[in-house]
Amino acid sequence: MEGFIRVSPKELNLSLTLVCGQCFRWKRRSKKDNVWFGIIFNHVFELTQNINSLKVNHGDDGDSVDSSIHWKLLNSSNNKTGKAAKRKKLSQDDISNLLSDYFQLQVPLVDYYDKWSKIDSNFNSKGCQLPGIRILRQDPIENLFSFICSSNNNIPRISMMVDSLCSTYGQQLFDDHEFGTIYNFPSISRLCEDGVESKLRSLSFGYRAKFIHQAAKTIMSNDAKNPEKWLFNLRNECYEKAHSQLMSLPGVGAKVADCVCLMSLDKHDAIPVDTHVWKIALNDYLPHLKKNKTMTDKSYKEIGNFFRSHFGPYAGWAHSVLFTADLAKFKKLLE
DNA sequence: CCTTTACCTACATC
DNA sequence: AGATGTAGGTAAA
Repeated sequence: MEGFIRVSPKELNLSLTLVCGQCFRWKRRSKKDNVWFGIIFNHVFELTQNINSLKVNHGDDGDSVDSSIHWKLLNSSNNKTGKAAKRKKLSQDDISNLLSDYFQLQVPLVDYYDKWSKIDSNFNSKGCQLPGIRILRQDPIENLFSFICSSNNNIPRISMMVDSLCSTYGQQLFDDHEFGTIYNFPSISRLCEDGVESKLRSLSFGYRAKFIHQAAKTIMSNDAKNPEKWLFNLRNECYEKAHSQLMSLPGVGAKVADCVCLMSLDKHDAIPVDTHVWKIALNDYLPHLKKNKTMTDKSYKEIGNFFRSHFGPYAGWAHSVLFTADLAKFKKLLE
């Protein structure tokens, strides 16, 4: 099954959104084209944003045929058991809604870019060159465990680790001619199994192996009947509650908790302060923090509060544009 | 409250 | 070549 979703490249730049470090399992088909291969919950997709729509400035021509993203659903996701097997087959509208939800298309990004550019010349210069960066609404389970892997780590290695989590403990979804067998993200219950830590250590997860296993067991202890539900339910709690609950998990500090709040729990003003954001804050916004030798709990909170008061309720989205501009692979583009 | 240190590994750099 | 530093941090002292 395939179809289109109508969205202008300024509202959603697919490539920038998928490679800016918020997710780790989207892959490009080849370097030439602009076809992306990835998984949204249990659905395997190919997504293509028309190259012309990125190169040509259509102005206010919102009806251009180029202003769309082509999607192709590669698996029928009917290999389930029990209730799920009886679920009605997905229609084109269902897929449109799924993608709309994943890309949070209800958020008027261009309006926000305009607003942020007006109040902040630093954002203005970077935002012009990095349009269409959206925060995805990810699966909280995958989001959480991916970012437990992210500590003191680099993006290529994090991607490898997430892939190996899926192929070791996930369920088979699809056989791809290029990427081979594709698995979904493991359930909490599988990550609780005996031997997970040593298995992950043998897969070169290092000290994160223990965090993953322990975090899964802690989540399981919160609600053994439906461990995933506990995490999803944080979407209904306020930011402070969700953040503190996440921080009760081993391997989850303030930064990882903010990543999960922002990227899968609908907390649009959560600000993950990592080394990049720390540097940005010192250089461009809060120079008095330069007196600190390292980031403290207090300065962490000060930076988050500053971004929230400066950019407003979608501060986390603004922050991700500035963060992306600071990533090494985008620096060249901005010089 | 702030600072330091150990923790795993792959890869870049000197 | 082998040491050193770094990559989206966390927890413990």
